[in-house]
Amino acid sequence: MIPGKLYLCLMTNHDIADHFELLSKLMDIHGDDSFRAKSYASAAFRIEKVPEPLAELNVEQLKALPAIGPSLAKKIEELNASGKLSALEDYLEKTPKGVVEMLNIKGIGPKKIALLWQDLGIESIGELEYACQENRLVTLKGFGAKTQASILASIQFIKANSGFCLYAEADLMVRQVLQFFTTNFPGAQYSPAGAFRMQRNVLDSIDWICTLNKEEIIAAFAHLPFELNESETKLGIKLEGLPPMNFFLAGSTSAFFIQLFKHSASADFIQAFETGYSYPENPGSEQDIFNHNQLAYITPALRESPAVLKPSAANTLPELIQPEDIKGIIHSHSTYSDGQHSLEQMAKAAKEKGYEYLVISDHSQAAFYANGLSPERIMQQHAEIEKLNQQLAPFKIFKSIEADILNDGRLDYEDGVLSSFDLVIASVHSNLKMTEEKAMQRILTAIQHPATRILGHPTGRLLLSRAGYPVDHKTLIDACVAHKVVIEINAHPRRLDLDWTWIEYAISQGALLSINPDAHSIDGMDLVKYGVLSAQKGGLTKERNLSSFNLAAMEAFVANKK
DNA sequence: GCCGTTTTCGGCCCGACTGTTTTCAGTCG
Repeated sequence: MIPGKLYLCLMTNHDIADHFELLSKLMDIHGDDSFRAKSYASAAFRIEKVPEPLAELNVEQLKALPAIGPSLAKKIEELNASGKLSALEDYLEKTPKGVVEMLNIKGIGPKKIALLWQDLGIESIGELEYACQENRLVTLKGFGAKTQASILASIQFIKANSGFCLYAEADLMVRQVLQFFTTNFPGAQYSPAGAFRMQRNVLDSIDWICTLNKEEIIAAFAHLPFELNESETKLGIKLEGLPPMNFFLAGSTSAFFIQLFKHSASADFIQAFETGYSYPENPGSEQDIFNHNQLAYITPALRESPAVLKPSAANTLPELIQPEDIKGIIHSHSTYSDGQHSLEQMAKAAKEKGYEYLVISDHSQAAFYANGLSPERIMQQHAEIEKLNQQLAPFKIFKSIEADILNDGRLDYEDGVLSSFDLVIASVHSNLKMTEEKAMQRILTAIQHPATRILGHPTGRLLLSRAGYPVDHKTLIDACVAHKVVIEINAHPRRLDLDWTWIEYAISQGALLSINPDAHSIDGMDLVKYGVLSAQKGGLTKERNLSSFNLAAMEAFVANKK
């Protein structure tokens, strides 16, 4: 059995909230009491904000929470005890799977899905796509040509991304499997390979190389429902909700390292390598393959383009940034806006984790959905920061804000308010549907604002979920360099924005980047790891990363207004 | 289903934007 089993662990608050959110939407699809549905939705919203795990609370404590009454408290208990919610199961029972899946389509919600299902008899995303192509949606009340086109575009996005998972999702599974192998097969050799080992942002398979036999591998998954896909050299295991895991079976140690090498690079890279270099007889490590060819070791993250072979041969590869090079948490939220933990909790946790400073950057006033800060509440927060800074010294909290970039490119406060911050992060959060011209004009205006020090998540993309607004990366990066604006590498595994493929260009133009977790909770700070892994692919070094600055350097950066 | 009293049932419900309408419902962050 896998220690810390993936599918039978206690429900997190997020899981619980997801169940109620889905229940609420299904009730709306079925046209049932909308106020009851609303109460499930609002409970889901509240549950997300509760810092302590609901699994540890009893019924009385649950009922004391806002939006949680006797009925919801009981349902939460049921979820914690059984992992299931019978009310939800009932709805799922009477709703076609494809109708539930339609909830993933951007631009339509429960009400429109209900119409599609009931009036047009559409019960799957495939049928819906066909109906759009046949121009059949425009006859429905509330639908028009634009809605139909946007549904079609969203379906195409979903289809292009189906079968992929985020790196962080794979990471959880990989760690559990590794732990199982370490405990049970200490003499064997095994390693993740492929897209995972190359630290790609999204993966369509999780590949392994191992000297284990098939039975030993299957033992790791014995307690889980999985589909098996066998061939002579490969064992495929498919778990629900994850892309297939492929275990490539290496017969010997030397075969293991050559296979590991071949499966941890792009096809282009391997082709170039095999053209110009060769494999040693019996490599005892992957390093031996490089040594044999007088090459410096190339970490798998960099084995995308064959071009990396050149600096490897010349021994001029960059010294890549490492997780421990992150000295401070930049870009974080507290309960002042939509964070889970208070300012004090966030600061103490950051200090405890060994960071030298915390840049707290709650949402600005336009982000009312996220409880954005009015100028009065900003003053309140600043007073609290000053008090905490005395208590926690030499640890330091920097006063910041994630200021919305408004529709016309202005920032979300008057200059007087903006000047009260140590630094301002400017981000786009609303009106994401823009032409490139509009998006660029908006962002360039914000970059030019004298208060803007960091450009947050430059494209607004959500991996596997929505494309970013269209930007001209070169122009955007050039403008950031010209106006001394730091470009964020948002470390959230669903963002990883700026994309790593643009890091090399940004560095070549003299840009400063910053790996920021966008932490909405204490645990959220740990997401910097994913930002580092992605940034390594772009060749980022700690010298070019703002969040690697120590406190003194960060203070100098803040004092030195642009 | 929750909440808060007009104490036992009636009201609940962020607000901008979009695409559909011709005054508004649905969706989203």
